[in-house]
Amino acid sequence: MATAIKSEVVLENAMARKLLKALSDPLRLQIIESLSGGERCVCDLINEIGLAQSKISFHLKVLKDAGLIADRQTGRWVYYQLNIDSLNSLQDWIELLKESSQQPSQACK
Amino acid sequence: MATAIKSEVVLENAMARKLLKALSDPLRLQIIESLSGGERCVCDLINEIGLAQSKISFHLKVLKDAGLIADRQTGRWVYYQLNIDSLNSLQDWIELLKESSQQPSQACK
DNA sequence: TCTATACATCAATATAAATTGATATGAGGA
DNA sequence: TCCTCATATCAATTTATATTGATGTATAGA
Repeated sequence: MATAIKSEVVLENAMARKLLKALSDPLRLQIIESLSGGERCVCDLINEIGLAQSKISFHLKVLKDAGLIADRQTGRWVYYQLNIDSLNSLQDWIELLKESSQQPSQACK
Repeated sequence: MATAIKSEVVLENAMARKLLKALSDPLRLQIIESLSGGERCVCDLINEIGLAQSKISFHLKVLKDAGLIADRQTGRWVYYQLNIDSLNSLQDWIELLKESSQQPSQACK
């Protein structure tokens, strides 16, 4: 039904908005790319990326709040990993865009 | 070969960076979503979104510079449409992330 | 050639987001 | 309990980005 589909699309968009915002920072992308090599603790990320701890921590929080990564604590260490579901959502959103953009163009007035 | 693959990945990342940055603004997303219904002239976008013309124009430029949309002038009107290739690139980038993130986690020290 | 329309651009300002350096929290080990 | 280490958080500042209102440019029609 039209309304159901519409509200689903709106939900997808809201999610895409959140994810894309979180992915819009170069340092956060570095973190994401680093985590794409597998789960890592914060200390490793700091060494790998070579930037201030508070900076990394700040951006990890942004990514976590957006649902792009998940954390897990073991003793003193906190491990982060990519949340594949969020990546799937983003792909789905792009797929929807592609599908609906095949419409014929409308002349302007 | 390893270096070849690596440099390809770096290129993909640079492109993803640009696209994601451009997609990080809610108004730009509205434009993208509107264009996903098919090609539109600026005047229609202005009516549809209901915001100042200079604002729309500014964001259209950002999207165009990122390669997400393409324009075409006909008389006094400028038509914009989604660039599907850029959407494909973004999907590919996400796909790569997903593939490489299946590695086992490494213990921290 | 004059006027209106569609769109782009610009300078000034406002808003939002990132960085910095310091401090806080909480887990383990001595 | 005290100390150290790993991480998070916070206030102040800096930097980046978006908005506003005005002006510029090009096209088309009278």
